[in-house]
Amino acid sequence: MDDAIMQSSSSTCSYVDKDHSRSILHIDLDCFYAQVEMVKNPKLRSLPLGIQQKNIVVTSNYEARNYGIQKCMLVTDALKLCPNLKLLNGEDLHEYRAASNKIFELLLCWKCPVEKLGMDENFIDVTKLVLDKVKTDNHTLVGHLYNKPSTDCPCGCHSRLTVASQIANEIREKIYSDLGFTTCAGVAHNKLLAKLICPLHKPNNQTTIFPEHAVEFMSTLQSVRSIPSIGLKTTDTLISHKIITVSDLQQVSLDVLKKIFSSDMAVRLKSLSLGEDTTPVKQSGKPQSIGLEDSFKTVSVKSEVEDKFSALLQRLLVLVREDGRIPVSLRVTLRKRDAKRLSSHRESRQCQISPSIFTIASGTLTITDAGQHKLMSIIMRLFNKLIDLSKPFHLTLVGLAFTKFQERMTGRSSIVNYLMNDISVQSVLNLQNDCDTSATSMDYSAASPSSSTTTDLSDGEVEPSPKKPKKVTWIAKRRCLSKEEVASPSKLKVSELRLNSKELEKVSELRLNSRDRSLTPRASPAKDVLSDADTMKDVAEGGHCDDCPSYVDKEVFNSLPDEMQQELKAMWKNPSSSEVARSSSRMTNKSKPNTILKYFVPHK
DNA sequence: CCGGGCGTGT
DNA sequence: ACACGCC
Repeated sequence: MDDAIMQSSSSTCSYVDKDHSRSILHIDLDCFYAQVEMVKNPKLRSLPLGIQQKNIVVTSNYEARNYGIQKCMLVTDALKLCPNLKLLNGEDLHEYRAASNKIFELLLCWKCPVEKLGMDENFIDVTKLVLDKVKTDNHTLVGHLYNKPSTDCPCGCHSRLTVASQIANEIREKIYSDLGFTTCAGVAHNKLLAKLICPLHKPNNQTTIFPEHAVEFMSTLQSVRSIPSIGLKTTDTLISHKIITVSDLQQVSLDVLKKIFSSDMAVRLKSLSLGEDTTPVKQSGKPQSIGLEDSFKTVSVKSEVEDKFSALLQRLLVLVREDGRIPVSLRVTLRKRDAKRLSSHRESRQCQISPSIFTIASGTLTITDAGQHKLMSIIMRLFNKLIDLSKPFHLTLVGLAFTKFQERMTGRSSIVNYLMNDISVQSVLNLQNDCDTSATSMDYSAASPSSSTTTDLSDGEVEPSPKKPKKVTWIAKRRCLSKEEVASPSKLKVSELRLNSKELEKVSELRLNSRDRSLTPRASPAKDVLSDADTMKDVAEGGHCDDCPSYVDKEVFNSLPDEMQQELKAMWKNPSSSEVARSSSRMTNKSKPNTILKYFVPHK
């Protein structure tokens, strides 16, 4: 019976009002920073322990919590409550991040989508795993159940969530046996309930909730603020309309909410209040940005600002190096001291940076001293955009972040996508993606295929194409390789180079037309490019015309299939939002920045 | 003296 | 370029 219901294309249970088909776990590390320290040094386990950042105790172990020490308590207040509190500085996040990544990687072993939320929480969608096990396992729930079921839900969700609770337990035991961390887990049919039910039995335990208890459970939450995604502002707005508790929100009519919020927001709020949430568990991958910031009392002189940025940059480059991707965009953030606004009003400026600032040597991202100087000059130029140096200034925070990365794109649905992946597309667009024509290019030529390579394109698994795979000859000059590829050239996926014969024809045609033009990688025509004087000059010279960039052969462009034309246009118009920028379905659904094109326009 | 760091939506 | 939200 379960199967028949599950097979319905809408995946909605026929017998009940809502869809209970998924099984979602929320797994939360107990007092994460403190646990990392205690695993590292077990002697700390018996002591009240607090982790300090600046003047704040950001978390503490349960020993310390017995003294009433809370999250984000001031150090002075915490010491009043517990003079013997052992304090460790937790400002260096390296080890926490490493532990967090180990946990994430362990979760991937279950072959289910895992979404990381901060360093100490993960969602995992075990729906498929449950469907495999639900037939065979004896259905004994592990851990706590929020409320006993009155009648069995006809869609079978009770059995599934019971099996999910077994999987949650299995995962938690594995995290403990392999890494030594205790966790809490929430088991539910959606993310909202899994997260909210998770902390019901803390620490080191798990709780399951069945869909039929969702509304009642939600109504036990005191403030609307306790619903994830309802933050300070939304709470203020709701309270100003006398909607204070989740129960209030459940009872207020959708029409009333729509007068306060956008229609979408109103519907979402109402659903959340009833414990409904259809958002998927999105597979997490590499972060969208890597940044650091430093806050302080006051900085008012330029040289000090420079020192702050320089120090931040040094630390940031370590992180970027660990990440392995080449940054192509840099953002400078600062906070001005402001008597009026107590809290952080940040301002920021960002710009594209040339990937050639970085180099990849023997598989490792590196940067020369000259490159670092170049970055510092870019940083200070962005700083100048934010601060008028002829007037006094008082800063309380500076931050640096790399916000876009040049990445191997592995999308599968788009023709442009795989064109983008290999050198031939660079030719199609009269572009040459070699990261740098000068000193840094040799690392790639060593690892990339030789100038003429015959590649077998048989790959049934990557794309279920109705067409028979065929052999294709492609011409590679240079190709920018990801860290992994440089380390292991054999990993170069032929699947990314697929072209059918018709497409190949066009590519060849375009390549021929482009042959007589001398091409040099250059900064983008985008107005926010700011790299150095040379690239700035070229920015003015390059540029788009109405429909497509001037460096594209119009005639050939027009002869391309409509679909492809549309895609290319969309991409030129808005590189970060086009289909091209999307990664494969396995990874995050969110669009990923695609900036390669922006860097390479014809050299005059 | 409200930390530090990330993602999303407009 | 934000404002806003989460841990």
